[in-house]
Amino acid sequence: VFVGTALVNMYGRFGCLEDAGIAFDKMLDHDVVAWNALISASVRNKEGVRALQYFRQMQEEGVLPNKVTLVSGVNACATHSAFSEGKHIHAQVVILDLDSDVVVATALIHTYGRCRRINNAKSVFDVILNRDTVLWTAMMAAYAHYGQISEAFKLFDEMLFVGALPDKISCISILSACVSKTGIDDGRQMHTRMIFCGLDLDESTLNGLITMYVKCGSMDDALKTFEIASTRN
RNA sequence: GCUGGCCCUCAU
Repeated sequence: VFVGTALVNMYGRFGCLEDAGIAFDKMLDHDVVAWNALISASVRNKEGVRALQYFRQMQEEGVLPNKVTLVSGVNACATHSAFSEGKHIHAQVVILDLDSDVVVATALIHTYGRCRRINNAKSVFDVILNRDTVLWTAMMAAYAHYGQISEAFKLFDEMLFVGALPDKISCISILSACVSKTGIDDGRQMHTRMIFCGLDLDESTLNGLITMYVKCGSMDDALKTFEIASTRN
């Protein structure tokens, strides 16, 4: 069963969902981990609907979901913005007393964010006490994705205030939302913040900055950033 | 052996 599960997982990572299904079918027993591998393989290949079918089928066959199952189930909803399905799985999360788990919460925030249900995402966020960088980033990205830059900035500053460290992904998530035809203030503010928190300005972050400046119509800032990048190397 | 955040067939 371990080997079969590893196979399902591997095919899933290679993008061969059909082969993952075949490997799964060849297994004699399907425990919760085997199902989880099949479900997460489907999610990884953007087959959210199929993942949810497996999610339900597993439970119909009497296998109880665990934390990993629910995380994958929640993320399956994100692929096609299935809000009511997401809420339904959220209810299961509460029943299993997993609603204070930071990984589960991150998945919920991500999914609610993609469903444009920022308030639902924020409610999940507020309940979590031991917030890590990934959780903060998921919430900021949800705000940023729908243009609520000021909210994203508030969270970013609050994050620094409580001593959490934003990483590359945190910054790039917000940066990409700073693109606007009307101004580059947001982008410059984000640039300042990135320097302030000592983020390593590597290839991807510099690329994000330059892209943002170009899209905002400021070749000056883009070139300045590019020159700084050149002097470093 | 299976899980969470930007992007990666939904930035260009």
